[in-house]
Amino acid sequence: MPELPEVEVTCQGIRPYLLNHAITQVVVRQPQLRWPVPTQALKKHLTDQPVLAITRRGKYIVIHVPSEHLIIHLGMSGNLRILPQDTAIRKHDHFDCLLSSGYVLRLNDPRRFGAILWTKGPLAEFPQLKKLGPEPFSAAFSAKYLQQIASKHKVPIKALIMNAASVVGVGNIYASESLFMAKINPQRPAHSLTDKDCVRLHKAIQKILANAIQKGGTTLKDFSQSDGKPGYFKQELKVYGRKDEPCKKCHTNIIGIQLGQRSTYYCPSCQV
DNA sequence: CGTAGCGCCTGCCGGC
DNA sequence: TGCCGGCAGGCGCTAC
Repeated sequence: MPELPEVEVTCQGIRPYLLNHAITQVVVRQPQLRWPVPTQALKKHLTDQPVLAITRRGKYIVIHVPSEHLIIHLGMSGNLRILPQDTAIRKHDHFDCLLSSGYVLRLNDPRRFGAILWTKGPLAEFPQLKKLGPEPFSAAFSAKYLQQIASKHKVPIKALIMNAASVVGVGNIYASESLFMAKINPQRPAHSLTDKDCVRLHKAIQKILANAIQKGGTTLKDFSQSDGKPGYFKQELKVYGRKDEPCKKCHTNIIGIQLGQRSTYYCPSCQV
C-alpha cells in the first residue's frame, strides 16, 4: 500500500498524538508479521517510556523513546491509525500502543507483509535500515548520483529507481508517474539513459513525491491517513492504473505491461 | 558481483 | 451462487 508519501503522511498524522506522551501499554495480537514481533522486548522496553520523536527512513517509521527505537513498516497493506482507546478491534488489528494522550496507535495489516521491529543500538546500524540508499530529498540524491548508478546497471530504469538501495521511497505507483513526467520509457536499460534523461528523472522523482505528500498520498482502495481520510493524489495520476485510457497529454492510449512482476504503465508516444 | 524469479499473506474482482 | 485465477502500493531470499 504505502510508498514514501503515504508513510510520510502517516508520520505527520500520528506525530501530535505521540510526541511528548508516554506509551502506557503495548498490545500484540498477531506476532507473525514479516518477521516475528519481539513482543516481550516491546512490552519491557516501551512501556511507560515517553515518545521523543517520530522520524521516517525510507518506508520505515521510527518512533524514538529514550535510548531505543520502535520501527514500523507498513508493507503492502498496513495502516496506522490514531483512535480513542475504546474503539472496537477489527479483523487484522495486530498491534496497539496505548498512549497517555488517551488515544491508541493501532496497526491494521491484512496481508501481514508489514513489520514491527525494535532496536537499542544506533539506527544507522540496524540491518533493515543499513542497506538503504539516499533519501530522495537529501543532497546525497543528486542528478549526478542518479547518472552514476544508472550507468552501472542494465536493469530497466523503473526497476532501478524502485530498488531501495538506489533511492528510498519510490514504489510502483510513483516510479511509473516519475517516468511519465520525465518522458522516459520504463523499459529502457538504466545505462542507456543520457545525462539529460537523468537530470529530468531526478527532478521528476522529487516533484512527484513532494506533490503526493502535499495531497495526502494516494488512496487506491485501502490506504487512509491516520485520521481515516483518504489521500487525494489519485486524481493526479497520469498513467498508473490507466491502461487503455487516453494519455492526458497526447491522447494516445496508455500501455499496461508487466515489468519485473510489477504492473507498469506508460504512454508509448510521450515516453521514449 | 548483478540480475531474475519466487514467496510471503489476505482480499477482491472478473470470468465461467 | 460458487469456484478459480489473477492481481494488489513491498521486500528479502535464492539460484544462476
